[in-house]
Formats: sequence, C-alpha cells, structure tokens
Amino acid sequence: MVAITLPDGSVRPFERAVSGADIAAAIGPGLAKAALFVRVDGEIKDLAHTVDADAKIAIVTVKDKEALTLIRHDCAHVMAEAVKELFPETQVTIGPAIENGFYYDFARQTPFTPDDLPKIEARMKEIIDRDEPIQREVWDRDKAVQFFKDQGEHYKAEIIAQIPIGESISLYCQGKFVDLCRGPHLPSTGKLPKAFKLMRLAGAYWRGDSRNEMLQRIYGTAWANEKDLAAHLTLLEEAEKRDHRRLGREMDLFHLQDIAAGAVFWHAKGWTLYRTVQDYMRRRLAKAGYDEVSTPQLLEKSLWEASGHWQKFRDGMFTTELENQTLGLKPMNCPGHVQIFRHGMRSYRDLPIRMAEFGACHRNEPSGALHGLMRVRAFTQDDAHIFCTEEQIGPETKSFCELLLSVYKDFGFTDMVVRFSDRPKVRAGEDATWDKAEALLLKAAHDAGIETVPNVGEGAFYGPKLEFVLKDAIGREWQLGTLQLDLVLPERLDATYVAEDGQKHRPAMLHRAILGSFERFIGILIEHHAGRMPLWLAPTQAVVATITKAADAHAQAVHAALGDAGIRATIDLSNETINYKVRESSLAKIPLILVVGEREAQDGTVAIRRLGGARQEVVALKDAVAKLAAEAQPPGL
RNA sequence: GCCGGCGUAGCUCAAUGGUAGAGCAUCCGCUUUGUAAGCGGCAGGUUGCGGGUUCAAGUCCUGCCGCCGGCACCA
Repeated sequence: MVAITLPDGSVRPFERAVSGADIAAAIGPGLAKAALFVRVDGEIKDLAHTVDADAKIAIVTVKDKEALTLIRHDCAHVMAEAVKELFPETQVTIGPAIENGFYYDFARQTPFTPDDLPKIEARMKEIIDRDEPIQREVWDRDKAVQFFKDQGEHYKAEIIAQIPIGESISLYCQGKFVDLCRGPHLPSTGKLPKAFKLMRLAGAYWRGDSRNEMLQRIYGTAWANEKDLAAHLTLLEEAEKRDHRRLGREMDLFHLQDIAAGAVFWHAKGWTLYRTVQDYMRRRLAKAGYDEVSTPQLLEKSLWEASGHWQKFRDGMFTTELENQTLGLKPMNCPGHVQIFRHGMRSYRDLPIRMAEFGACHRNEPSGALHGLMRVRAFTQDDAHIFCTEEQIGPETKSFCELLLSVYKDFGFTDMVVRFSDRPKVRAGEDATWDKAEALLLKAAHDAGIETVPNVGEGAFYGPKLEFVLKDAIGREWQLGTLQLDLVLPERLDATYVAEDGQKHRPAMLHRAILGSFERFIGILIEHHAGRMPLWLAPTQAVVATITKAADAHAQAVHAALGDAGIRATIDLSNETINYKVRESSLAKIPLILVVGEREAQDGTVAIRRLGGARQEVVALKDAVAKLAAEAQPPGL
C-alpha cells in the first residue's frame, strides 16, 4: 500500500508500487498524455520511476518551469542521436542544457560545416516522429566502461572511470543510441517539442582545458513551444540591432581598424560622448572626495617585478627596450599610485587618500578575445585607489557603494546583481586576515543596502572582491564596477604611514572602479539605449531643420541660440524635403528635431519634434531654448 | 592562443574558373518642399596583403593580417 499525496493535498492510495506514468494515468487521460516527468518528494525523476513508499508527488508537464531545462537536455540527446546516425564515426562526450538551450560536444576528425546543421535538425525531427522509447538502465561500472570502449566512445569511458565509486552508472537508451547520463529524461522522443533550432558551431576544449584537444560543439536553442522559440529568435534579432559595433558605425561614433587591432579610433561624435561621460565622472569623483592624479605610461620592469605583475601577467604586457632597460606599458594604475603615496611621509591624519586616475592602460589580450569596444587592448579606466586604515575600510566601502549606485542610476541602469568573491585556493595572506577582510567587505556592502550573491573562490589573490553586474534593457548581464580589498600590494611596494603611536604602519588599499573602462562602458551604454541616448549624453542633441530657404535666417538664429545655451546642435539648411530631413535625423538618433518653416520664421517660434514622437510642440524660441537647456543638463550638476 | 566561418565601392549585398555589378550614401544638376526616402545624372574598385596552380583567379591551393561565432584567457 502506497499513499501518494498530490500537490492539491489530496491523498491517493495505491495497492502496490507505482510509476509516475501510472499516477498520471490514474488522475486522468489528459494528464497522462501531457506528463513528462514526475517530482517525487521534490526531486524530479523519469516518468517510469517507481514509487514504492509514501511520497509527495507532482506530475511535471511542459507548463512547469523546471521542465524546460529537462527538455533542453533531452534535445541535446536527440541531437547526439541524430549526429551518430548521420556521422557514425563521431564520438559523443557531454551535452548539457544551458540558458536558452543546450549544446553537445562531439569528437571527430573532420569538423562539422554549417551545412550540416539543417541536416542534423531534419534528422532530429525524424527521431521525434519515430517516438522512440527512452529507457533508463543501471549498469555495472566495468561493463559500462567496456561497452563504451567497444563502441569506440573513449570519452564516455573516461567519464565513467571518473564517476566516484558507489555512485550508480545509469545509461539511457533511445533507439540505437545509448548514452551515459544521470537523467532524468522524457519517456520517449515523441514528447520533445519541435520548437528548437541549431544555432552555431564552435570549438570547445575537452573538459574546458586549453591543454586538451578541441572538440566540435553544436549549440541549439529549445523551447516549450513554437511561440517561445519565435520570441527568442526575435530577441536575438533585437540584440543584433543594438550591437554597439553596428551602431557605432551607423552613428559615426568610432571605428576599429586592422592597423590598430584592439584600439579605438574615436570619431568626433563618439569622443563627445566619451568626454561627456568622463566629465560627469570627474565631477562625481571630486564631489566624493577623490584627488585626480596622472601617472606614467612606461615604467621600469623592476616596478612590475616588485608588484608581482611581471611574474603573473608578463605575457599580457607590452614592453619596450631602452638603453639596457626593459620598460612595461602599464596594464594597471595601482603600482603608479603607490609611488605617489610613497613619495614623502604620510600621516594617519592624511587618510583616507582617495587617488583617482583616468588611466590609459594597455593589455595584450589574446587575439580571439577582442570584441568591439567590450574587449580591447588599449583602454581607459575610471580607476581609483583608496589608501586607508583598517578601521576605514568599512565606511569607505559603504560610501563607494553609494556613489556607484547613484552613478548607475544616472546612466539609466537600475537592475544590478552584486557578487561577493571570496578567498581563492591560491592566495596571499593569513587566514585570519582573510576572515577579517571578507567580514568587513560583506558587512560594509550590506550597510550600503546591497545584497550580495556568493561567488565562491573567485576573489583576487590579494583579497576579496565585490563585483557589480548590471542588467541591460534586454536582460543581458555586464560586469562593470568592482571593489577589491588589497592588503598585499602595500606590503610588496612598501607603502607606509605614521600612525598615532609614531610607528610606521601598512595602509589598506581599496582598488575600485565604477564604469570599469570607458570603452566598454560606452559600448554597454549604446546597447542598453539601442543608440537612443538620453539627451544629456547624445553627441548631437538637436538638429535645426528648415522647410524652405525662406526660413534660413531664422534657423541660423535658432542654431546660435542653442549653441549659446550650451546645447550641442547642428543645422540642416540643405536642399531637401522636411520628410527627408526628419528621416535622416531620426535614423541618426538625434533626440530633438527643431523644425523651422515660414510660419516659425514669422512668429519667432520653433517646432520641437522629439525622436520617435509623432507630435510636435510649437514654442517661442526663447522659451524653447530655456526649456531644452534645462532638460539637457547632466545629472548632479 | 585554439576550432570553424568570413574578408568585393563609404554601407548592405550580387557575380559556373571567362569583360567585377546593384541599391543606398557621396558629388553635380533640377525641384523650394510642413514632419521617416522628390526627380535626374556623374563618379566611385590593385576583390584584406603576399605567394602559387591555370591560357585565364573575386572564385582553386598556400602563408600572413583582420573580422565574426564559440572555447580558453580576462590583473
């Protein structure tokens, strides 16, 4: 006798042990058909799983959120089956569900080509139509290893060999395809929705290690139904339209060129945007008690050796030789800042010292890592280092967090996740120091009203980190700001201050950035706003467009008045229709179009048309300028 | 760096191994226009760079460079 408790609280008795499928069938034929998995006391199992004791049961259908991940996993298996049918010489390895879909890594001599994807997709649909039962079997370890070896599946055999002794080895069979897998899986391939699409091919290292051989990965996206799939594909198109590389070209902001891979050519408009962001940051930092400094680009190797960068990041540094010396182009600003701190005696009365620099740094990023503005070799950080006493770590962290939140808000970002990265395996410093540092940082973040998610073992070797991850308008995540507590570098570079006791002490150092790099931040800004910048950031804030030549003089007066009020405006007196001019400036994503025709010239007014809006507002020139100048003011001024 | 794909006019894209084209933009005319493309015309190219195969290479082979998608990396 087995008592099954259903989600509504009702209890159904069964004579003997039952499977999830039996339970679904007992409830009703509709559910029996829709059933994909069964949840037994919170744990999701195959529908065929036998329940032989009293339990809380829920039948999982495609409507359940958890089902989607499992469906994606099944989709990976069906893909693997299709690949094995089409290309029998291929070895299978692993194929998990991931965000929005799945992938499967294959090993084979000849790589797949993009033409293979539609073929594989078609075969997958055949496999679904065949409705092959998917059956779980538990095998003896040695038998399983031998089986996969006999099949020529050496990767699978290797995976089994590494499963801890005592854990059961489960295999899933569908058609002729047998795969090692923990499961759970659908009862049959026919249950898999056909709402999937194979997206791309990629290389991927076996076990994620670049010393290993490279496998062929196929990525796919999979959803509960066609509608969700279509929505996802639309979202991808949307993301493509927002791509900062595309918008950067269309809006004439910047370009990248072979002759300087990984470095940005900022055009006038892009540089205006850059300077607007930088000027804003400069004001915010000054207000928050930071002192701006500037340190050299090229510094002797001995400094990088002392700081530890030479040992750890030498490959990532650009160097040059000069009269028997090796100089390194700075990859970071901190060692330079410590030199300023060390220059002369520091008293505890001077602390905290908040030293800021818009430091231009160079890092020799691997060629494959470069990506538009997001990953470059030459960039400028909104970097600062706070030298302080241990007691000041808490308050300094708190005020930094507050500054950061306020800055993000001004740029239109409100959705944020903060990761707390604690001690890594390889680290410097005593455990007691780490205990203290981690506790201080965590408490200070919480005092600033910030919730953190743990990011275990991901801290810097010298101290724990807060990482600020923003979500943009279409839900993508970007890591921007960081705060790192460092008790190591002051030691290595011998920074000291004289404390109340007259003795020399080591300051603590907080490495911190809000935007990260200007290049990357501007890339994110462009994508977040889809190029339609808030008025204060728009490189060109307004265009004055005439309808006829008769309005030229008035248009020039309007343009001049806007310029005097500090508004970045251009004027379009060209021999084109107003339709054309509106279209052009709209495509250029200029926030304001001031239309001037004979009527406006006569009345001394302007017609204000906002980007994307259909309505216009006719206002006296003087009022328009005052109103727009106020609107265009950067925040916090 | 590794795997795969790609590189043709400013942009988007054509061109069986056989004379490199189109649309948009630029420029020049005409049109003087009322809220997302008025009309016409001129011009625009060492097909990323270097080798090779061939009577003939944008196309095939090869070496670089760069870009794209991943992987690895990201102080």
